[in-house]
Amino acid sequence: MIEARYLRVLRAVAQSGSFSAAARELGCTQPAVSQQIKALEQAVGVPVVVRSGRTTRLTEAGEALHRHAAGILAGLTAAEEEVAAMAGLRAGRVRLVAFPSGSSSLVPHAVAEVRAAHPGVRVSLVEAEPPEAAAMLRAGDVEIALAFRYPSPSGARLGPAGDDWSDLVVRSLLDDRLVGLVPAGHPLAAAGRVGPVNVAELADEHWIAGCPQCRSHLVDLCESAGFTPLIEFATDDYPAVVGLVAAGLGVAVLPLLALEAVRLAGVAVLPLGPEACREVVALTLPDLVNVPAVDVTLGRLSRAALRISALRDTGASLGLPHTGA
Amino acid sequence: MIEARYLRVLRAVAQSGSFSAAARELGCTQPAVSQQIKALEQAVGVPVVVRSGRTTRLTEAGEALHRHAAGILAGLTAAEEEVAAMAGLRAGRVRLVAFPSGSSSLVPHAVAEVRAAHPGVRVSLVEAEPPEAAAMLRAGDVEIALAFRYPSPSGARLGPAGDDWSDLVVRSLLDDRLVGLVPAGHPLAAAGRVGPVNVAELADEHWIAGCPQCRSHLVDLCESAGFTPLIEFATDDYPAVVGLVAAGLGVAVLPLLALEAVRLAGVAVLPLGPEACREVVALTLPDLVNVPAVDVTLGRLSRAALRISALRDTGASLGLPHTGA
DNA sequence: TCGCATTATAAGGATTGCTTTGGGTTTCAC
DNA sequence: GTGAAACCCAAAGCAATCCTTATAATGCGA
Repeated sequence: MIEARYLRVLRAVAQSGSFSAAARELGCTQPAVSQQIKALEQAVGVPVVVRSGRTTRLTEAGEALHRHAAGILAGLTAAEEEVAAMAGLRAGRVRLVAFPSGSSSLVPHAVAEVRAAHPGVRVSLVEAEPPEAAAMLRAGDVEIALAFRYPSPSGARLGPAGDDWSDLVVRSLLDDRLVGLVPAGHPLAAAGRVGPVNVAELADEHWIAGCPQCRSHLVDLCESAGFTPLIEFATDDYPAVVGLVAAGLGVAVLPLLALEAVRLAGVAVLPLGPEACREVVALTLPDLVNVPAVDVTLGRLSRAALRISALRDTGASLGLPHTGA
Repeated sequence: MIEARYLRVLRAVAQSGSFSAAARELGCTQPAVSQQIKALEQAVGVPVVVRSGRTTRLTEAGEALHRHAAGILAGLTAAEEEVAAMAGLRAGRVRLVAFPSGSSSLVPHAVAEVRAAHPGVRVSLVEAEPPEAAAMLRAGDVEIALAFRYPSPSGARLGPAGDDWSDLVVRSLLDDRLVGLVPAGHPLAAAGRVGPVNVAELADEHWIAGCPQCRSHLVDLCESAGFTPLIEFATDDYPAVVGLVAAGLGVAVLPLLALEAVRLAGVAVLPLGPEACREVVALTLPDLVNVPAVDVTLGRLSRAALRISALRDTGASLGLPHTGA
């Protein structure tokens, strides 16, 4: 079996015209070159060099190998270069899948930073709800999945709806507080009110729910508060939720992240207790954390999440009180 | 440094979809595949495979390497195949240089046999006198040189005219007897004469000499017999020598091999003593005897020489008595 | 939940590769 | 012709690599 090493040595010998010069060119000793040539000759079964006096030339077989070696070694260096570009973040591809409200705030900042720092790295994005996102990750369709999970009643933090993330790398990005949404002028939105609102105070309202996980968590939340919500609408289109609430058709509980890109007209935002939150995480496969492009993207996602958390903690976002988590 | 071995393993993994299957395909054990992949990943600095559950896929870097591997491995197998063809005598090139009288009888038989037995082997031929032929061999212009040498007075058998063949492989092909050439009707060509003629009997004749080496040897031969030949013509064109002798312009001493392709009209051939001979040899470089095409050509040259010797020993050639060497 | 399949890890053994050392040969210069 | 330099080979020692076997851990399907 011809090894690439043999061809490198052969090329050096052909170029330099002697074993010693080839050894200097390759940065090794002359016996090493001699042995490599001998190994190559044993591998192919015919002599490749012919020595006459002090001069060293290639045999016909050696010339044939040398001719092929040019393309083979060029292909090898091209392959090395291409992969080295990925290792050096001069190239690479990162495919993201994110839940819809994550794409509007968290992802854009992170992607923009990655693209600015490493223009050769291409980041693509599709949207999917957490269960499907994890499936895409496991299927190899994406490298990073942005998902979220609500704290389960038992306290264990698995993925949503029975999805087990124990085979994934789970990187916690931020705790996304939930807020209540009521029509402007609603009694609970009175000016003098301070402190979080208890969900039980909305027990008699009509409800507008979001995506399936959110709806499921809403039910859990309300039942913990002692009632079952009367859900009349369900849509994962957050501007639509805001519109429905503003129209007085019901109340809603939405994560803050979902509201960042929505114009809040005709609604009042009610702070809820600290137990009303969801955890936003980035998921990836264990092997992929060693891929530089994936690693740097995860890092930028963390930074973007920290930025959002910091904004909230200083009250700059939506004028809400500190979460105090 | 990426080795070809890594790419073979990577390709097997990509094709089979698992390490174990790749190991079976490659004829080795699964840990070997695992280690090779790890070595490859360490060489390029990026993961090349990503394992999710039971399935194994390639990363972007792995795909890039796999893409390059196709061409690289194809080039390697093409190189192996081309050299294997030379090793298997399905291809190859042998360049011969021969002295003129060797080309007319010895070489054609041998070349024809080589071509018949191994149609893929190309044998080419140029003509040159021994000193130049050896120089061409050392310069790498030919693989085999056909030359001859006369026994030196001291008994050492070096190359002609001070040329040292100790760095070459000298393969003795045949002992080429020398014969005297006199005009038809010359007294020494009388019918009753038996046994070899002594050169001294031609001391008073005018001489026609051949190539420089032959001329030099002729002088040695005559001086050993006690006289200095009066050389009036010198040409390495053997038909011309015969013509000059037939015209009565002198006598000559020529090797038998040189006469095989010459029509002997108007001349008489005189047998000389056994000391009047030259050795026809095939020369090559030590490294080249391991080249199959060169080796088989040398073998056929030996066989052709044996055939010529056998013809002479049975008296089938020129009607001369046995050499009894 | 059990059983089969796959992978990772560790250790042993063998092979390979590289270097150093020494010797023979060729070539060039004085 | 002789000395010096360059080149190559051969052998020995050492280190690294590779492959194997054996074992443990994990994942998947019945």
